[in-house]
Amino acid sequence: MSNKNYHHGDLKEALISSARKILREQGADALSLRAIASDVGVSHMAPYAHFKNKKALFQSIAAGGFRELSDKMLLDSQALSKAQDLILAYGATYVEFALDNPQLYRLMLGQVENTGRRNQSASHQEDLEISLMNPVVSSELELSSTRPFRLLHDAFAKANKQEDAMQVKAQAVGAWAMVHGMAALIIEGHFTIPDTMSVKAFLAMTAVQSFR
Amino acid sequence: MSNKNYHHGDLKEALISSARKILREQGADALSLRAIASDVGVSHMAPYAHFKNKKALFQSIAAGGFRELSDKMLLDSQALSKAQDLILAYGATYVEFALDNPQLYRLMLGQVENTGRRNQSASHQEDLEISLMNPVVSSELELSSTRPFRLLHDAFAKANKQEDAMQVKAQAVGAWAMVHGMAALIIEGHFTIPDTMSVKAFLAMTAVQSFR
DNA sequence: GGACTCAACTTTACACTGTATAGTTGGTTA
DNA sequence: TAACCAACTATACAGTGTAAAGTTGAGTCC
Repeated sequence: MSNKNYHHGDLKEALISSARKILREQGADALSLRAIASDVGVSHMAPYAHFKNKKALFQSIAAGGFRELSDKMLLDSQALSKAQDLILAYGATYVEFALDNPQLYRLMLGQVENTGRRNQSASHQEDLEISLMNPVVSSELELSSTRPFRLLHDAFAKANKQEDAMQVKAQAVGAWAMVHGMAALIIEGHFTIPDTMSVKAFLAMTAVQSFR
Repeated sequence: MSNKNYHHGDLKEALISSARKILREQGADALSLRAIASDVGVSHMAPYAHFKNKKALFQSIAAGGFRELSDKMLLDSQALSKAQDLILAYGATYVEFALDNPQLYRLMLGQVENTGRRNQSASHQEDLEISLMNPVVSSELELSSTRPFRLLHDAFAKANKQEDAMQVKAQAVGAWAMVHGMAALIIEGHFTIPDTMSVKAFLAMTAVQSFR
């Protein structure tokens, strides 16, 4: 196993890791396929042995990000038992992760393709289901990108057992929209959290019953 | 005023209009400076007479988008007097605009630069203000991009007059995060609104009291 | 051990991007 | 008429993603 010559050994992971380094240190504009390859020390065509194209590499990066995020959500809430505490902890961890890795988070959310407005997959008219994800997406990303939502969903299911599935799903979707919107607006520079306030406190303050 | 020869007449507006057409019909990937110039019928360097660079053009497009969005929010809520109705109508119009112009909306939100996590401008420790926008941005975009928020803010101020300014601001920020998150997650393909449900109904259903 | 295979790489080439620099045009003003 | 100058064009260049073809070297079969 010559780790230094023609065959790299674990180029795939090296590329992803290098990409995240560049993303963190130089931003998304500097994240070119050639820059990544050069950073790893291979030719600019080497990545194509492991990824179909640039988008495929980026989707792998995104998938890793979603896995990390949901792992962190689980970890930060280990000690909590009450469903309400769980929900708020999940939300805070979600926003903190996004703010700690703004470039990565922006990339993550941009990799699931689909600008269709309506639910076209389920065609029968009576369907009131909120459908998650579109089916036309790499399954690795599909699987991992729904994990944060599923955690929120389970917490809401635990919080109110009497309500029907649709209601629970609606609450989880609302919570996801809330934390994503918060993270995205801060990352994009539209407002900031006061220095003296924790993300959790800010979330608890702003996320009260916005609409009726 | 020769409108066909060397001098175009109103190239600046023509470029923005053409850019929006390309954005709508071919998506963000096809939106290059050269494609825009070619579509208008000028050389690929002509835009530089009216915009400092690509980013400046995109910021103008974004500013126009925010103006349109807030105009539509005002228009759609003209007949409403109750503050609660106003808030929900604003929210629905916001999401509908984003879903009707997904590529434009994505571009709009990506033009305000700043990935700083914390409020660095206001440095005294006691400041609990939620600061909007960072000062390092083209003033045209800065002005127009805060208009939708200001409408929401005024509606919340009207809704509960007794509460302090901080509380009102927090509610408005929460509402903005909610509608942006909703719009963004749908545009990025993470879930869909059921065919049979209006945006307003979906918003009312999902946006109830997510965190406490 | 020598020939074969094949995934993992490199080399070369191409169309396309944003933008710097320099030149051209033609309406406005002195 | 001459000079000016904002608005354009022409040319050039470095950087991008990726297609196509060639090279390497570890593993497999006789």
